[in-house]
This record gives sequence, structure tokens and C-alpha cells, in this order.
Amino acid sequence: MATVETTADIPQDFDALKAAILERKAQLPKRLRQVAAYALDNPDEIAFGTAASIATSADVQPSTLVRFAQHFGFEGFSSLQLIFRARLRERTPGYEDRLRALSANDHSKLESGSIFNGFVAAAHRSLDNIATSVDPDAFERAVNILAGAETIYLIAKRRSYPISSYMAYAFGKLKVRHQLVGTSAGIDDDMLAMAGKNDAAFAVSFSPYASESANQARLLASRKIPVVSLTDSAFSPLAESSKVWFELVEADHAGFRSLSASMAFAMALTVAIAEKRRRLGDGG
Amino acid sequence: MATVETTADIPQDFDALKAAILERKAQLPKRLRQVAAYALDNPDEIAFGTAASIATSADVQPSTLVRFAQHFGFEGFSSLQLIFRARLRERTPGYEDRLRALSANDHSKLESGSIFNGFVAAAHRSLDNIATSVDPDAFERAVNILAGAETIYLIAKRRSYPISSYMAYAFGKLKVRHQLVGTSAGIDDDMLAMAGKNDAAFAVSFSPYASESANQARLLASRKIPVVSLTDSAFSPLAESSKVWFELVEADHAGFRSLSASMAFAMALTVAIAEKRRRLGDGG
DNA sequence: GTCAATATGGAATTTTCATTCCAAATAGAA
DNA sequence: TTCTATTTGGAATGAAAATTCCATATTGAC
Repeated sequence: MATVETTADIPQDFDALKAAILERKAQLPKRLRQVAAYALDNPDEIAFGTAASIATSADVQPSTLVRFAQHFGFEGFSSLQLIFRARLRERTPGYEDRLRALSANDHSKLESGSIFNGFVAAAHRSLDNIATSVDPDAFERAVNILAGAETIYLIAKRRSYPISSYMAYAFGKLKVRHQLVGTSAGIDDDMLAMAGKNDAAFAVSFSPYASESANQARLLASRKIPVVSLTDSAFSPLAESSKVWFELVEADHAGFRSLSASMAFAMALTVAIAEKRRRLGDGG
Repeated sequence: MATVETTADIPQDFDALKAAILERKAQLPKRLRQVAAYALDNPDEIAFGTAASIATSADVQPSTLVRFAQHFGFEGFSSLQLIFRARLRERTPGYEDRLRALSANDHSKLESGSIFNGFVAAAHRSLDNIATSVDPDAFERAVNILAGAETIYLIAKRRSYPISSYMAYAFGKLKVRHQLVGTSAGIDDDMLAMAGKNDAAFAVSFSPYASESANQARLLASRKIPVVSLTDSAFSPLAESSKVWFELVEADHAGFRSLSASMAFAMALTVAIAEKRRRLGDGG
């Protein structure tokens, strides 16, 4: 072996190992770097798997795993694996606990930390909320409408734009024809003018409502193009133009709302649509 | 064998196993009861130990462990062990169940509904995950760096673009000067060329990494402009260019990931930055 | 391009481990 | 007590897994 590692050099816990890997990753040869990346990205797999199964999953040879372990001073793969197992045993304390552990006089840290905590808690609440408020039948109807469309028009402005833009990204990956409306105000209406009878639209709008979105939805509805919408209020101007609409209220922290629950909803809708299309056999 | 167990009788998860053990504990012979007590008291040992090591620790013979497993319908000790391992894999099991119980709706009946449930559960898991993986200290450093910047450059492509675009929206509302980089490839570099010593950048990139984002971050770092980044792997090319970086792995449902946890993180960071600025008195 | 050094794949080997088996012990019934 | 059924300990077995080894491939220096 080229490098002689003394006992002190061998990482004794996961954090030390991670640090060592990150420090030396640049100098590692190809396959070993591959293992390094896999190990840090899938620590649970390393903890539970066998050398053979991990090797397959990481697309290397079992012997490479042994070499990797030896590179970091371990006797073999098994001793390295112990580190990954120990990590699961000592359950890492949550953010809450670590926050409490901070020195009480460090006010700034506590403040940023509590903001972080607040948003995570709000997101949990939002998720609990949509689980109860979204009606499965309505969801199924929405999926049917959109899965049956030739092109799905995604309408969103401002605060809701990130949702549609993510759906657009996902639809692209899933090879579902779509058109994102809301990028630059000028060409929106031209795009919508092309929408035909076999198309459908999904509109998202949260208070304060962008009036263009409501107008565009109305326009489509008047042309018998079905609209599915996501809003934060039954009084949203979108609701009246929609065949199916969902009310989804994000919980707030200190008056600010994240889009956590909306994102989960959007992804569920997106994947459900793609799945339905695949079943219907007209995937594109 | 005295008792014939049908497939349905074999506990499929830890809770079922625990219930079965408690129910039959009284009727078990001495050594098997000993194993039962040990198993419930030291589930982690069962998960990771070998039959020999566990046997020694529980003061029985290895064969007794096999008999114990067979008593509960498993083929052998190994299959029983899988239950104990599964328990550690799913950090917080039961989100799916909780959702079902919480919800008056029965989402599980319909195909689309189960997709919906899956994404909500995955989002919950993701949130639990960031709560443990984000270090308050690093968060505070990130807030300080970005709050101190004149202009915050937001770098993101593809899957991570919705996050930055939402941050841009929120920064706009909060009157924090910022520049969203990633809209159209052409003008990106021109915008970044204007970044100066007093600015900072926040970059988001998830696997598969957009190489432009990494290059842009590298470019900024080389000009001594501090970069804070959010990635899903310590191996992200962004990490090496960053003063502070966060690793945030979104849980997946059926291979698809939503951005729920990332959104909560992004909003927390955004609001924390604005709040810090307000305190420093140079809010905009 | 040539050579040396390093890295890699894959088969061969060795070690470790779960399981099986059988003899001995124990508990329970008559 | 005596007989039987059940439980237990511990060695033997066979399967599975980690590790080693060697031939081949790749990289880097000159």
C-alpha cells in the first residue's frame, strides 16, 4: 500500500469520514470517486447492503469497495460499513435540539434558526391541511380532464409562477405536451389563441390575484376549453371559470407563506396525469 | 412444526411484529421469551448484529434465534432481521397511515389518489430530513453573507429554477435587491459580469447538475464574491465554490421528487435575510 | 510512441455466518 | 416414578459474503 495510515488517521465516525472523503475526493481515481459519491448520497444503502448489492447499485466491482475502504485506512469494507451503521444507531438530533444547544446569549442565531423552524412547521401544517381538503374525486376528475388534453396550458403569474414552471419542467421530462403561459406578458394571449377544443388548461393563482390569469381562464372557458385551477380561496375569480378547482391554503409563518404544499400537490397532479396517459396508451 | 402459519400471519412491519411478540410472550418457553424481551429492548442490535453476536449478547444460542424467528412464521433469523432493518430505514414510518387516518377522504382507493398521498408523505419525510440535516450554525453564516450583500444573485437552472424564481418574487416584495440568473442563457454571463465585491450569490443545483450553474458559481468564487449554495449532494460541483453549502435530499415518491422541502428552506432563508437586513438598518 | 506506475475487472479463495441436526435436558402427564 | 413431548445446547454443514489475487487496461511521464 502506498500510503501508511496510522490509527489516528482512520475516521472514527461518520462526520469525520465524510470530511475525509470530501477532502480527498479530487485526488481519487475514477471508480473510487464513484464510490465516494455513492456513499455520501446513499449512506443508508451502505449501512444495510452487502458488498455485492452495493457494488451493483453503485455500478462498480465489489473489490472496488474494499479498495475504497482501504484507501481511507480501514482494514476492509466491513470495518467501513460499521461507521455507516453507527450513524443510524445514534439518531441524529433534530434541528430543534441543536438550536436549543446553541448558547442562549447568541440572539442572532436563535432568530434565524427560529425562522427556519417556523417555515418547516408551517410546511408540515400545510401538508396536513391539503391531505384533508383535497377531494379524491375532484382530483381524479382533474387528472382525467388534463390527461385527455392534447396540449396542457399552464397559466400562472407572480407567486404561483414557480409552481407552473416546475410542472412545465416535469411535463417536459415526462414527454407531455404543454405550454407555459405567464413568462412575458406580451405573447401570452397569442399563445392562448392557439388553444383548441382538444386542449385543457391548469391555472394557479393565489391572493392577491393576478387579473390577467383570471381573464385568460375566462377566455378559455368561453371557448369551451376546460380549465382546472388551484387557488387559495373559494372566492378566487378563477373558480367560476373552472371545471374543477382546488382550494389550498398554505400555512404561514410570520405572515410569509412558502409553496411547500402547493409543490407536493403540483407534482402529484403532474405524475398522475402522466401515469393516466401512459395507461391510456397515448403517452405523448 | 406445531403451528402452521399462513402467509397472512407473518408480521410485515415492526409494529405488527411487536404486537405479535407481546401477545404471545406469555406462552413462550423460557429461552424464546428471553429473546423476545431482548428483541424489543434492543431493536437496533437485532438490526445490525450477526446471529452469533446477538446470541452472545442475549445469552442464548444462535439456533435459539432461528427458532424464535420461525415461531413467528419467518423462514429464519435473516428474514426476521429484515423487519428490524426496515424500521431504521424509514426514519418516520407511518406518515402514510397517519394521513389516511387524518383524512376523511379515502385517497388510497383510487390510483391518482395514492399518487397524491405518496407525494404528501414524501414531502413530510423531506421536511423531517432537512430539520435534522441543516446546521443552524451554517444557516446563520449563510444569512449573514447574503444579508450583507448589496445585490444577491440567484443562480438556478432547470429543476431548481422554480426555487430561485420564488425567492426572486419574495425578495421583490421585501425590497431586497437581487438579480435572477438563469432565465435565458444568453444574457446570464453579462449580468454576472456586473457583480462586484460587495455582492453575493445563492446558487441552487440538483442532480443532474447544470454545468452552467457550476461554472457561474466558480467564476464568482474566483472573483472573491461569496457563494452560498443548496444542492442534493456533497459531491455537487457547486460545493467547492461555496463559502457555505447545504445538502438537502428531497424524499421521492415512485422516483419523482417534489420541491416541498426546498421551498420551505428557500423561504426561511429569504425571510431570515430580510429580517437581518431590517435589523442592520439597511433594509433596501 | 514507449515504458512504468497505477487502476480496474473478475475469478478464485477464504472467512464468516445462518441454519440444520442430533443428543441431552427439562417439563408435564399419568 | 415413568414415559412422552417439548425445549435446549452445541457441533456440523452448507450457503453467502468479503477479501485477495492476478491479468488486463488505463493513465501519465519522458
